[in-house]
Amino acid sequence: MNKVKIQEVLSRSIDTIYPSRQDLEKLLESGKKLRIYMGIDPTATYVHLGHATNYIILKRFHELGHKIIVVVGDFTAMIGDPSDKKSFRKRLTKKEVAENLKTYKDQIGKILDFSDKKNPIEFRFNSQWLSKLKFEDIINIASHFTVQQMIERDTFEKRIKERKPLFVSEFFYPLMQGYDSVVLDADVEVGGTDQTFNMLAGRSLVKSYLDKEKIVVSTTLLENPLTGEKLMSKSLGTGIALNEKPNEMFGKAMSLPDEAIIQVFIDCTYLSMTQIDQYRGEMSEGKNPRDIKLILARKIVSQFHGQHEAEKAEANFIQIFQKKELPDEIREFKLDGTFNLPQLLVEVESADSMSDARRLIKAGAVEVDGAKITDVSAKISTHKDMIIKVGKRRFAKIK
RNA sequence: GCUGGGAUAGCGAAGUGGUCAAACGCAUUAGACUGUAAAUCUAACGGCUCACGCCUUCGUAGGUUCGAAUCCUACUCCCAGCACCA
Repeated sequence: MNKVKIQEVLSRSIDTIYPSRQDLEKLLESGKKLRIYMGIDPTATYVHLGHATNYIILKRFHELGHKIIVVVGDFTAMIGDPSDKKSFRKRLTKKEVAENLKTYKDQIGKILDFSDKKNPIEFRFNSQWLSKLKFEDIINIASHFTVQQMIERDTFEKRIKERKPLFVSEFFYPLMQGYDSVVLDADVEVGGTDQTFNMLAGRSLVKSYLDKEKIVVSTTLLENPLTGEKLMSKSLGTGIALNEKPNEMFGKAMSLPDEAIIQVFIDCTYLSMTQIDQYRGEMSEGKNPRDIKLILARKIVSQFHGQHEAEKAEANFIQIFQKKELPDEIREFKLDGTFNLPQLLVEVESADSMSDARRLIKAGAVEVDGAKITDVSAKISTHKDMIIKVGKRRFAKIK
């Protein structure tokens, strides 16, 4: 029974397991209650679908009865990462961390079960132990690593080659994070492939301080299998946030590239691999990817908003984009009189500015009561229940 | 402390006296097509104007010039190398 579940966890979204998959398998099958943890950055309140992968893995471990610990990197956040030039090295206050954590929990709570009283998910703040270390402790920790090991890290190597600055303090990040593992007495750490170096540093420290093998599970980052581009990138503006409204979430899921459908199924849903493979088969046999993507979108929305909302969002999507009908809920504006069309678009918040409005009209994006208007100088007299449509997604109604 | 380099629209990045509201890429928006908010193609992408055009933007503040993102001065911030230190 558990064996099946164990295979399920190990079968997806995992890039590499150190030292080996067999070791983790053995440990999981031993029946021992493991201490499994993951670190998070409290400066970011935005959690997207790409992050969900790791939480789903944690959830699966949790369901197997293991102890799940989330380490909030508040100490790290207080110091600031010098490699991130954009970060102001602004110290987050306790209060700010607490606030961030709350929004964070709200989002993650859709995946991890924080209400489990028997085996509660624990939150720990690493400032608790890191700020208490004495200098000699730090030297002691540092003595487990050589400079050669440090500069082998690819991002460090790259910067040395490019003659970009590499701060000594950056060497301490893996040490600090690694020390977390020791304090937590961790058996397993989960994190994205970008965290591999830090996680492995923890592995060394655990071996030396606790004389045990901490297993490191590095998880795949969600990317477009065709282009290798990150699917969920805040800077590219392509992320789907976990607290997105149902309709938005559904639409954004539908705008995922077709090539990524299977990948997202694997990494972000609970669907069985058998089922996912079946979809993969259907698509390669020529089934319309859109229909599979509809299933995916519904799954995702229902994971975060429930079955009912998901169905509503799907109906809404089909209604608007397939049947090209009006949505059930349209923003209403109380307006009376005659307006220049661009002005009207601005009034109903369907255009950012007059210039923007004119552009949209010229592009043929504007419909009033179902009739396309391309004349920028058109005068429109409003009446009750007038429908103003801009593009495919912006609707407004006159009250 | 010294010496160089840099700061450009949401992001990245061209532009070194007029033809610059500023190339290009990403993101965004619209149109066509469709299988969809996919892909592809086309276009737009500071503001005001029906429009000719006008106004505000290239780190900040001044200046030179008929004319400045481009030249000069000061300032702020960032980066690199060197020196100092042992």
